[in-house]
Amino acid sequence: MTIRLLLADDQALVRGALSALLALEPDLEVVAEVGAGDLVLDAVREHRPDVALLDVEMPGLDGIAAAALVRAEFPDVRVLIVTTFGRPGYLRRALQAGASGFVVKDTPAAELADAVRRVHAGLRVVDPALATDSLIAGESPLTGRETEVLKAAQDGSSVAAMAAKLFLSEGTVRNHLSSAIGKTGATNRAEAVLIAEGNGWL
Amino acid sequence: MTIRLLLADDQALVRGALSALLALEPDLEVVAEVGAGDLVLDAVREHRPDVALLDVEMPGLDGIAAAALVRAEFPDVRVLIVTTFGRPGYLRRALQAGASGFVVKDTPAAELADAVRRVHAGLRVVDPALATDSLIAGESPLTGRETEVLKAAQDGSSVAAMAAKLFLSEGTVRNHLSSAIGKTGATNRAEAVLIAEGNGWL
DNA sequence: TCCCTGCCATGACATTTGTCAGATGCGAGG
DNA sequence: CCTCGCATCTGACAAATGTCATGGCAGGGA
Repeated sequence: MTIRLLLADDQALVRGALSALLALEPDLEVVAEVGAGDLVLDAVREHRPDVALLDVEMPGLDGIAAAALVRAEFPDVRVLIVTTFGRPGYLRRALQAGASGFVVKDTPAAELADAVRRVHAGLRVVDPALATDSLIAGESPLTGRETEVLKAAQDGSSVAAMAAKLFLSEGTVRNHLSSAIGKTGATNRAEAVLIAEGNGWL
Repeated sequence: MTIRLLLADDQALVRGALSALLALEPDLEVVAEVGAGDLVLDAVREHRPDVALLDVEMPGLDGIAAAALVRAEFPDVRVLIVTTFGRPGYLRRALQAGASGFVVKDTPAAELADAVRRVHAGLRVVDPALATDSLIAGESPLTGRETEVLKAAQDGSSVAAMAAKLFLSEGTVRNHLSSAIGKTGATNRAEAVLIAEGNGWL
């Protein structure tokens, strides 16, 4: 019995290449390919795959959010998250969203098919090195507002701009920012953003 | 006659997948795969490919620098740059380094093989949309020092830290920074870094 | 109920950042 | 030779940023 696959990745070239790679395996069949997170759920409804391979970094809806939606509506569809960045927070959030596996893009190509089979068999597939990182980094220490403010700071906005966007006073924005800087161990806003990004807290 | 290919990409999964994709074409043969820019030249020496597919974002030596080395030693080896980011500066630098083609990773998978064939035939392959962007964005307006200072600012360093790293006075660093902010049309350091990155000027 | 935490806000303060004017030295090009 | 652009520095100033103390308000336990 062949395993039916859904592929989601925003980069068409990578998507097509992965499709070619997996098509080499006689027991795997790619039944759908999409290039945006918003399209994942519809594609699952239409093609009913056994396993969904979702990239985290996608326009619209990211792979983790898409995974949550898929699992909510189709609990029997397994989700395998594939991502460029092995960020601890990604792994944690992916598992919370109901993903069965988590693979970074620098694992050997030969292992991907196996990962798909294991996930399909009901096992969990997690990069061991990443799992320990995830334990060390832990959950995000940031409160909701701190996270929002840091996100708003990602594009280099001034305090005034962030305050306007979030409907907060400038003082409040500065307080959340200061608090986030303290929690991340950074010494300024830009560093705090980088650290939070690296841990997958944003 | 088959076209012999070298593949360079730091993400093993993508590398393997591209290999599988290209292996589907009867006239193409992947003769070498490497995962770092430093290894490209050695692999070319050993396997003498007709075309080298190089990713820009790689550890050690980036794809553009590797392209220049390859072209210097083997002028008959064609280089096709493949990259995630369609940054205008990348294209410009790639062509200056002697690359014959430039493909972003969200072009359809079916076109890659054609791009390889065109490059092998001595033609240039360039994404038209990107080419116009490249013309508009133009060369980097930043001087050498301004570029260095912006690079140093990428990690959120303070002026003092940058001054220490570059052996400059703090005032000088602030001046270069101010100048770079002006040239990029930004209003602060973080924004200037983002704009310069987006244009491939760093 | 009381207490704690998170969220919002204010005002004051020191530090950092961005800007500007002015000055020197160097190399390339007319 | 003179000029221009680049790099370097200094000093001064205004604006933005980060920190702190303090207070109010809401919701969720103990």
